[in-house]
Amino acid sequence: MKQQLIRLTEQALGKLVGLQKLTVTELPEVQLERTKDKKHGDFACNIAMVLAKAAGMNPRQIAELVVGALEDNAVISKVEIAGPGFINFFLSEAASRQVVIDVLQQQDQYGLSKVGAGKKVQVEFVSANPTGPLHVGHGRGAAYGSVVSSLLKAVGFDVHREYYVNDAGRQMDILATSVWLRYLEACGEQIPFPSNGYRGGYVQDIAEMLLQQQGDKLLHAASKVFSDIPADEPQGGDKEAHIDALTEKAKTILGEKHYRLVFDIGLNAILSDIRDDLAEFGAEYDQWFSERSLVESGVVETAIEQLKQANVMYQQDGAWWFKSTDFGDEKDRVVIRDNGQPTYFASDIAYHLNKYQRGFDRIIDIWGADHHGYIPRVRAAMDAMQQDISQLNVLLVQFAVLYRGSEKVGMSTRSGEFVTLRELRDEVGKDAARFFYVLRSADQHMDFDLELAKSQSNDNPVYYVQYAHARVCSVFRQLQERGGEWTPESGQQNLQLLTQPQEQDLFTMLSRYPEVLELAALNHAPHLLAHYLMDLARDFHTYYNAHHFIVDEAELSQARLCLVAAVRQVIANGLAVLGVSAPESM
RNA sequence: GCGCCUGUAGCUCAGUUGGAUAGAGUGUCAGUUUCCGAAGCUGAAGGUCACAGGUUCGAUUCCUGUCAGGCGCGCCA
Repeated sequence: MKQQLIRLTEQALGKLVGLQKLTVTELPEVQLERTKDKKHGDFACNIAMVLAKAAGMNPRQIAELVVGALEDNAVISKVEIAGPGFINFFLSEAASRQVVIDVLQQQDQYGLSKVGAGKKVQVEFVSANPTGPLHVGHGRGAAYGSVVSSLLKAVGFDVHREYYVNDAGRQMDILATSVWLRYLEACGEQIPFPSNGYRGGYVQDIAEMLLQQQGDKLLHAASKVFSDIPADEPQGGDKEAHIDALTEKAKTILGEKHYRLVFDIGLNAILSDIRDDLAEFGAEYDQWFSERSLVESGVVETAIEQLKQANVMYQQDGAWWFKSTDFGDEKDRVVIRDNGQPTYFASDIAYHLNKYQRGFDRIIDIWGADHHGYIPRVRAAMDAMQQDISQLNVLLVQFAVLYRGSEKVGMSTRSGEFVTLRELRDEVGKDAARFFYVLRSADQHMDFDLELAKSQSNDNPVYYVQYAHARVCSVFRQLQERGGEWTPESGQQNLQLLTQPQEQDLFTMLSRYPEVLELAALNHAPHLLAHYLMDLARDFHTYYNAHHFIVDEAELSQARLCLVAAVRQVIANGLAVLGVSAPESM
């Protein structure tokens, strides 16, 4: 509909330029927007004001010309010039009620578009280290990432969702060490548990599992393990040096094969927990990409070699540095440490290069806001390797600050004091949690009150939307109980009977859905869809309270049933994109 | 100190990429059910859009500065 009006306006402008009634060198893009106020019609166009300067005429004059040049058509019933020079379009009744027929015909396809057709886009999200269960902070990224993916899919993109598994690197070594130490404890050894180790109870569970599987095969005396280990922080030492030394000791005492055994049992236990957690939360993935596979297949090495050949690497203090300052970063970055170990950055360079090589038109990384300082160096590396960095899009999700009532809740994976995503789901349910997360724009700090989210109160807007859907279902159940029947064909032939203001409002609201979907997708802004659904639900509830749908006049009744069926369809479509269920009763 | 994000109703947040009289939920107050689900609906009150300049037909939106909050600034990930 919107596109149709834009085309009409463009035609009118073209005609005016052709007749030299309007003298401009270049025509700007015609912008049409929904009006806030019904008095201003359905759509407003500001083209006259935009052109005023270039054409050397006053806006209202231009508007007059444009309106005069509009071709006859069936969709516009009235055009007005208002304010400083707005052109206000009023849709014809036939055009505005057409949406009901469209929705009922297209069903779950209604609203989908093809703006992204033929383009491959990769979306990477969550990618939390498999060193512990997901917490509520990851939940926001999971909800956001999965909905952004669905939105892009809905507007035609070929979407590939991916989780980058950090199964290599120091943090994983620390996890493996923590598991082993807990295992030794379970075998009866007295262990001063390192302050920088992973202290969560799940580590003990994994250690227990290890003990059951392997017996005391991996048992070594604590005195042997802790000999020649530098002091931990509480004893006045350095906690990092302490844990690193313990890791080294674990590797030497256990040997590569047994160390890997400990490492893998931890990795697999936690990773499968994360997979289940995300699947139950409705965050689906097409691929789980292993960092270790990059390292072991030599891809990381190749990427670094490529940087060296591009002459953007240098050696200093025994380490290899990437000259990221040449590409806009604040300082140069270490890629290979003086001990020969590649940094996290090294595998990330390889991973991103790999993304490009897989031929995606757009690459979307969804990261927590605390990683924002990391963006310039990744872009720099891709730039240095002559990749098109405009294809790389990093979206930041701001932190959710947790509250319990009015009390702030601290979060740290290491200390083990955190609220897990699973706990949240158990208490609020998937639907409420997802909707709650996605209600705010991602770049907005979010106060997440656990008490509020956990309470099954009406404060949670998801119920409001779901209730609208259930209510329509209830109407059709009621119809059946009364022995009535819905005949869509007859209803669609009588839509002209829907003249109530609430009915007109719903026409407008329903026809906005495709626009909202596209806007939300292209702006990576799921909250626009969530807010739209609340607005649609509100308009429906208002209608419901003002009029009965099952009435004696058969034609009117059928027409109204068509309208509310269309409302139900659009709510279901929108909720499906958000990954929230649309219950038939609640 | 530098960089990124943010500042809108008592609280939590929207604001259609610069448009017309700045909106919703919640909370407060007042109404509403012989009638398809009251998890609903109707109305009232509530604002110096942090502050000061600038850009133009027009600024909550863009630019500059100030103030306030969050995050980042490792050979951690």
